[in-house]
Amino acid sequence: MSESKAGQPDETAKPRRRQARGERRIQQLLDAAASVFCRAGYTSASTNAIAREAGVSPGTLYQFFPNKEAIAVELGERLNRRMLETHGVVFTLENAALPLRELIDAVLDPMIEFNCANPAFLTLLQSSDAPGHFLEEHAALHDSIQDRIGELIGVRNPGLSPERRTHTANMAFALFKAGLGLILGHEGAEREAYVAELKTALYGYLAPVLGTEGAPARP
Amino acid sequence: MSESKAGQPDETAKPRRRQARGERRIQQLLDAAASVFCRAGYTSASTNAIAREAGVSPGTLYQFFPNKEAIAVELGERLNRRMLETHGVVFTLENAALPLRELIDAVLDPMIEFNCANPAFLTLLQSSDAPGHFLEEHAALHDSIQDRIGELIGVRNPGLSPERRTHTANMAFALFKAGLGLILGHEGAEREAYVAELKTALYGYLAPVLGTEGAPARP
DNA sequence: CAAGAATGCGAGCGGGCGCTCGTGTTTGTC
DNA sequence: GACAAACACGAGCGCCCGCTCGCATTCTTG
Repeated sequence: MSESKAGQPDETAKPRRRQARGERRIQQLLDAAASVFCRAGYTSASTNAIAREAGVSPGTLYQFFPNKEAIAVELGERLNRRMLETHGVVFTLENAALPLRELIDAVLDPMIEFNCANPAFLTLLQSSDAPGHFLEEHAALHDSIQDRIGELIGVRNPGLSPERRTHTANMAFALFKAGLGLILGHEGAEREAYVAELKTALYGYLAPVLGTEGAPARP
Repeated sequence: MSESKAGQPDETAKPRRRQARGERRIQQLLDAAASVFCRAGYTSASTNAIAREAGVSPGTLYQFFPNKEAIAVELGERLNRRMLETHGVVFTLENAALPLRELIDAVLDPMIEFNCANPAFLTLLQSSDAPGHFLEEHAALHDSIQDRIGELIGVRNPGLSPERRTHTANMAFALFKAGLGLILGHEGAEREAYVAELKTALYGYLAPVLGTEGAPARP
């Protein structure tokens, strides 16, 4: 059943065989899109500007994406996937047993690093202006992260009611995004200072709910 | 030697005499703008839509505002002024002497109430996409609030270095905006829950810096 | 090689945007 | 009432947007 040739995800009827050149173009276009979205926001970013930044013509852009929205969706999905692939391990359950301060370090440091390297991610997460359909994909992306946080909270404090857990996860994520905005808005020592402030804030918020100690598991 | 006629490039000259009807129209237009900005964000909001929502023609809108940007600026200024007039008292120094929990209640409750009644304010505060000039006015609005917070923090803990104070004020304000977004995104009991979560978060963040007690002098 | 698919181009389309302008109506002042 | 200023209208201008299309070029395959 499995094709011995290149993996063929037989989804809908889409007999489009991409060449290596095409994949490269897609990556160029997404990189350019990240840059332009970051600079102007989703609505103000123009597809012509994205194509220009990628060094291709508008027509070429539309060879690979059906419309502007699809660019943002694909960019968001790729960034999300890459973040989980690279740093998804921080959400594993063993981390839940760490003392709270170490848990926050373990989760935040990779996330902050990733977002500093990919500032477009936060831009997409915060883009409130958007055509309706993008908002749905956007919400899905949002929830996929929120679920990870809620899961971690649930393991850490199983006694929490589902509502409280949702509220806590939502608020923690919102606080994180807020701090991330400050962090990305500064550089060098200032940035480090805001990283420390954000950790302090999250510690202060989560300590009463999750406890400061780690799980009784001993090495 | 006053000018008899002929308005020249005199900056301070304001030869426009508004009638009561005009002031009413301006208010209608700003109300409509608040609604549209809130629904679509600054960039996606169209001046034609604002005029339509206000029940006037596009030409009438431009009788009172030179361009779209001026609408947002004026709206922001009016909201900011109104907030300070109505609730500015919460930043007075006597409040700084309250126990931290009461201080947070005293500051946050009126702010939350105001922002629930005027959700456009947060929209403007968060509007990242915008033409350059608007961003300057926007930053001024931002700073005017931030200064108030920094002042309060400074009175509460005079020993704080100016840098720390700035960082703390910035972070506290960012956390507040983040929580406010969640609050405005929910209603009824959910909203109340997020209000409580936000207060918890701010308390947890500020307690180590400002102390939980009311007495300002503390070894 | 030939042939077809994938890729690439860029002028230009339809449309909605911010905004204008000629004209008509209401209001304040004498 | 006479007159000017303020107010109101709405068709429409110029611009730029997202996006298309016809055609040229490059790759893959046999």
